[in-house]
Amino acid sequence: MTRQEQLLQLLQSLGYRLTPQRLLVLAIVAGGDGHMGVDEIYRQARAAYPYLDLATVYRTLRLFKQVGVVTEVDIDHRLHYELTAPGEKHHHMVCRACHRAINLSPHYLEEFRDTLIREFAFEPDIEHFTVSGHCRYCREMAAAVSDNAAAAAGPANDA
Amino acid sequence: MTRQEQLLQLLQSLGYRLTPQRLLVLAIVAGGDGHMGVDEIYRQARAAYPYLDLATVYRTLRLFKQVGVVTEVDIDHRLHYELTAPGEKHHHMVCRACHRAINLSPHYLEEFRDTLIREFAFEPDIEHFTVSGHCRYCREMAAAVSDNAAAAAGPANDA
DNA sequence: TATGCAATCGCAAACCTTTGCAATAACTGG
DNA sequence: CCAGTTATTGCAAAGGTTTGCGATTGCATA
Repeated sequence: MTRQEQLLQLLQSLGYRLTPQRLLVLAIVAGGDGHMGVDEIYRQARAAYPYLDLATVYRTLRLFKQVGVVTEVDIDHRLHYELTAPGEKHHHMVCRACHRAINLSPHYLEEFRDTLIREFAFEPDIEHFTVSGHCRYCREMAAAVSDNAAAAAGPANDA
Repeated sequence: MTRQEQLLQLLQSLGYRLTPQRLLVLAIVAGGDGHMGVDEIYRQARAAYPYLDLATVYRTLRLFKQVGVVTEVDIDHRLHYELTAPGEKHHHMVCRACHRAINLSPHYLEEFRDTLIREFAFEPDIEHFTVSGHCRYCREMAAAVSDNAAAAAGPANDA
């Protein structure tokens, strides 16, 4: 049984219906390499099945996420999805400058999580966790260009 | 000189203009108690100055955030703002169930931040950091109701 | 295989936020 | 105090995502 078949069986066992739309979206996300934007998933899906509605794609992905089939990554306010690798769960560091996402092992969050639970009885949702910031390359680039300093300040805000 | 006057002077010193709209939005956020949703800020602002446009409110808040006058909190995909308390910066833990936000001292993130920098040369934006999860009260409530278990699963997904 | 019910779909409209643009108004220098 | 420059505004529209609703369809049962 392939991984996709496993996942379909999981959905069915939870009482969800196996519709052609769901099969299609799953196949596309599984076929993609890494996280895909909703627009790209939709484009590929539409190529195979032109009647498919965008709302259905969103609903399907939301369902998949809820069930754990995919992982949602928010990249610059756009939703992206990737197949959840069982036993290889990871979080993401998303660069505000280049918008690349870097994987982060859950290991790095465990301590933080434990602290929040212990100190505040707050249970963080670390299943789908994303930190934004600046990656190594963009930081280096910014440092290199820092001759042209004086930036980052002042009006002309309407772009 | 009041805190608001200080902030206005800060804006001016950075080259931004002191418009009635900005004065108004600042007064409202400063007058509010804790973080306020954009809709509430807009409603209050409109009561005082009916011509004000929602886009202006968004732009003004974005500017204030950029300058550090306010702190942005994303609560369930809606933007909220609160006056930045100087010397009392804090992050937020937002409960997915009741949508309340609990303050979190930066102290709890420093170690995590240091680790990311050291291990990945990734500099997280911890200025505006929010963790979502479940708060003490909602967890207790959930535990109490867990007799009616079997929840959390199955269809009827369209609500 | 035919039947019925509920889950799911497509469509259209709503929601929250951002953006382009021309008109307005805050500040600067004279 | 006036005129010029340009940041800022209001408006309208777009963008990404969610939702209400009636029509469809997957699936369980007979």
